[in-house]
Amino acid sequence: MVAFAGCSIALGVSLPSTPSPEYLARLNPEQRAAVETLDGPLLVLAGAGTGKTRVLTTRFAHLLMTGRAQPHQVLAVTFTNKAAREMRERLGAILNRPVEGLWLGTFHALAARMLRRHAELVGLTASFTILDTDDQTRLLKQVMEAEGVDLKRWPPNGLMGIIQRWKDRGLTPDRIPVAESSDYANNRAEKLYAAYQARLIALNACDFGDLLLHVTEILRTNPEVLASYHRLFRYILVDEYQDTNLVQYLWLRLLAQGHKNICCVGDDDQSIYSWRGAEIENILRFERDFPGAQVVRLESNYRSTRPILAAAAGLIARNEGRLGKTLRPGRADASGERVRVVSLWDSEEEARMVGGRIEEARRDGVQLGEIAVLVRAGFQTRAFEERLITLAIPYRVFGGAKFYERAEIRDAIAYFRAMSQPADDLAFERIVNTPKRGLGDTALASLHKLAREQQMPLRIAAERLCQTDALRPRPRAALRELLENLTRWNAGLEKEGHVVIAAQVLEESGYIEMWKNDRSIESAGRLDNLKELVRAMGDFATLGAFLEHIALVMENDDNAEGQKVSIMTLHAAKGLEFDMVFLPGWEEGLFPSQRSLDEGGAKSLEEERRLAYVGITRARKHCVISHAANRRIYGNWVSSIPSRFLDELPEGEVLREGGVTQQPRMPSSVFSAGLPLSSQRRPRVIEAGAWEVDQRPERERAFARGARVFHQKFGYGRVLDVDDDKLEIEFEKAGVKRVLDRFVEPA
DNA sequence: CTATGGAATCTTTTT
DNA sequence: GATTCCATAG
Repeated sequence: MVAFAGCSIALGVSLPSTPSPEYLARLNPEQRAAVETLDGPLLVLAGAGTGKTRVLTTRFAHLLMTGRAQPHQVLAVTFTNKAAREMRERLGAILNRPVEGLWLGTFHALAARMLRRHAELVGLTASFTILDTDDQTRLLKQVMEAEGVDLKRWPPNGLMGIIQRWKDRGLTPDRIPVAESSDYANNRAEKLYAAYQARLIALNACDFGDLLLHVTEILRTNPEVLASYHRLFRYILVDEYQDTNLVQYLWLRLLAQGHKNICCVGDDDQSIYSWRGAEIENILRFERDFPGAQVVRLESNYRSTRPILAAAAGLIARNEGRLGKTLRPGRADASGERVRVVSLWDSEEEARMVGGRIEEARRDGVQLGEIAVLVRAGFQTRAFEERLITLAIPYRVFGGAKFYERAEIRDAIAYFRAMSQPADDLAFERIVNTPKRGLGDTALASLHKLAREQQMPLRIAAERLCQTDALRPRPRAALRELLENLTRWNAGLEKEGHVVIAAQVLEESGYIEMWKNDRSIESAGRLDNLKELVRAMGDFATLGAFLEHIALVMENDDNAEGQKVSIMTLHAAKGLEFDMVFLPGWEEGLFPSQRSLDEGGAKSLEEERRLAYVGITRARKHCVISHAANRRIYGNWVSSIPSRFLDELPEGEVLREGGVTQQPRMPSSVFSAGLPLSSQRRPRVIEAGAWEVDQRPERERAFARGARVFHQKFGYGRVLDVDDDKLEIEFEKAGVKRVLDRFVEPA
């Protein structure tokens, strides 16, 4: 079997018996129990800030150090790439060397890796393509059109949601229970699902949900494959177990049947992704699912002050369906100020309040990187952005448009996919007439017709079509040239390397030329993005590795340089922590969200409450919750009452400021409160109260062409053109953009 | 085929 | 209020 002692010698560390090694000595007793309970199923209930990641990584290291397993015999699953990376790094730090050959990654990345090994068992080849959401929707739309569904009445996104939820639950088209068949499109959902799946196989492609679905299907129908993984994985580690969906659970359970050494770490109180298919029941049911399971609770919180913990605990105690656990302050300095609840007249006053307090905190020496504004919904960020811009406070909004979602990047990738994957119709379709080659509706229609009749990929059909005279000479020549190029580029991959070919593709296809000729303001930025894309490809050994990366690791590679206030949604904030946290918009309808309540009732209310709990527990020292009586939503003013969650906070732990009946008041209190001169440089009429008619400030500061300006987000630039209050500016870093003049200041 | 305008939509989004 | 998609005209 395995050379137990050999492993630890190979790692260059002596066997830990007594005295216990340093990495264990740093743990508290409960953490230590979680690390040292190695045999059988184990659930670690890790409250917010109780050292979950440390436990997980130490446990992994401990398995290796004690010789219980070789690195490749441990399956370690996370939800995010970030979490996987962190675990890998910290593991390396404990072991004092980089670790290779691990089965450590996200559910999706690990499933993809397994699926590539057994792709043919579900009708795919090892080089299948992973589609992003955009491709998915387009494909589904095509399927629906082919089936004659009225897309007006039945939006594709609705069906996409239904299919995804089926996939989340491990339901292949033939497994949908009769009672489940949705009445979508006159009971055709099931049929459309089957057609969609068939198309995916024909394209040699997978959507995200398929990765887990296919692999689970393979494991459940191929005992010999399952057995091979049982032999391989002696131990299984799972992070964020409360967020697993049913198919992920099934996958884990199949794999754990072998050695039964499965350790799941999670917190039922932080389950906030039910709308994505996560089933909190998975964690609540753990002890029944895995007989003989042990449970360890981590309840010592090392992050937050006592009042913050007490406020969070009081709130979450209102939930019914929970395993129950109480966070204890673990810090020595566990006193601290009470949580503040601030009542305001409207959303703009709320933004001013937050901005003012951030300035105050900055003066008191708080680092901006230690401050966060956490909102329920994306549209709320705007008000804070605008406020921070006028106050000249650097900030960063998380979760904006992603690099790989931009049109030019997706086009470029489509070229690479079309080149290397002849069956990838979606990619081929995307680039066949981009840039314009004169292949219009008529040409594409005959192409589609042939492909459908002959059951062949578009690219092959195109080859055939070129040999006939079905097309007029001009489109035929254009199509032929494209096909020859694709073949030629692909042939050059081996010899030239993918980076050279990539540059060649973009140049020779005329794609670069297309943007050079584009006179819109973004074109310069797009060309830069393409350059960056080609550069980034150099970090990967092969084109395939690169494509896998962008499909599974859609990361925002924005540089986190400098101290900046973080603005993000509550969902995005899970797992993070800050000294000072603002939680604005606690109003009925917004938080808890009305839509969520409408859809999910009491269960959803509990999830919203967990979201509130997540928000409060992000704070280390200061937590400021606020609500406004009036709020601007999508252009119109809406009045609302304070969130019920505010009433649920334990009275003794909070400090309430301002009354709900508060009248609109002049901003003097905020404005003269000793703000730094920089923020007062340009007083704006809008300060006088936003419920009045919009009074645009007179053009006291019209920018002239050629003027040098500064923008909070884009940095320094030069004004190219002026159109009323809109400026066209060439930024040194960000390229040419159109911005409103109130967002820039003279440099 | 492209350009323009009107209408529809707007919670959260680890992969 | 702002963006994005689709239909219609040119």
